[in-house]
Amino acid sequence: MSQPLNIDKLDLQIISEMSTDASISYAELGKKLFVSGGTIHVRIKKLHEMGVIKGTRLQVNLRAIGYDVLAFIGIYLEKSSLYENVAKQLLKIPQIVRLNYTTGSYSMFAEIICKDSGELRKILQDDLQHIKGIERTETIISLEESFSRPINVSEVV
Amino acid sequence: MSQPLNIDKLDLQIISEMSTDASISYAELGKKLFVSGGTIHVRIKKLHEMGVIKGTRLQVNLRAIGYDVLAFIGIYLEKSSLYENVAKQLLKIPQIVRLNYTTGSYSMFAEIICKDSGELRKILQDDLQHIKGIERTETIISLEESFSRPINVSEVV
DNA sequence: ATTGAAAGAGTCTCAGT
DNA sequence: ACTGAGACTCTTTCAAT
Repeated sequence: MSQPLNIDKLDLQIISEMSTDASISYAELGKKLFVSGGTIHVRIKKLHEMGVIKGTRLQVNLRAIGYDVLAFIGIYLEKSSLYENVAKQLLKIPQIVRLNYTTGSYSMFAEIICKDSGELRKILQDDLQHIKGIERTETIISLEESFSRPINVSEVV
Repeated sequence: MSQPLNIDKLDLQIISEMSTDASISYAELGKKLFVSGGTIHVRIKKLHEMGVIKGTRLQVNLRAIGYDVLAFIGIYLEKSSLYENVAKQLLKIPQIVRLNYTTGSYSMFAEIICKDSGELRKILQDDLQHIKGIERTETIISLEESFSRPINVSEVV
């Protein structure tokens, strides 16, 4: 596999380092990668402009702020062509944090974060049942997250 | 639902703002929330120490760095008690970026990011087949990510 | 494309409230 | 617990290479 864009080893090293900790300073990152802080700055600016880097997100302990339930919802559609409209409806439910159009066991696959199981049940029964195009859903509840990590990009070089 | 810890409205507002953009400055965030930058600083430090905030992660356009395939793998275990060992084995596969212990259609649920479908096939055939305790797997390939966003925390207040 | 230095902006601490 | 000010560090720009 070749990189489709002008991304070199240094870019990937920057992405790799910041994937696990985006708050590292340019100065420190430069020291780590044996270039100046100015170079790091230029590269990150370029990667932003190219759309390779989309931004930074806070990693939050969801349980600590009262969100106890993480679940996945496999969605079967009546017709694949209803995908766009169903996606639009699911976007309106703030607890649904991620949606993929999939092939395999399901037509669509969603991730949902709720305060408790009651909230999840309410969304499954009240909201999802009324979305035109959804045939049926299967709910997969996470009892424990074993791990969650960024892709290890270093080997690409 | 009550917050189990000492987290007030300001804390949640900070988390909410930084969930979508963790790179906002304390000064700007303070202006937005009508407190001083120093207060923002103290709060974020507290949230870190409490383990509410776990860190920041770069959001990367995976296709741009040569990762074309995102898939989910539903895993059926021979016995639930094999969970710990299977998790340990899956952790060794760098392309698997997330693993949950689940109830519902599967015993475990993984997320995997590969450079191409060949790499995915190789992992499914060579690596997963040889892990003791896995009965069978079901692969769900993402054709498109409709959306991915942080949980909307503001309403918790 | 990278560097080093200067200017500007932000962080972090702390005394005062 | 919050503020504002001072010391310090980091970002950002730019002339030179």
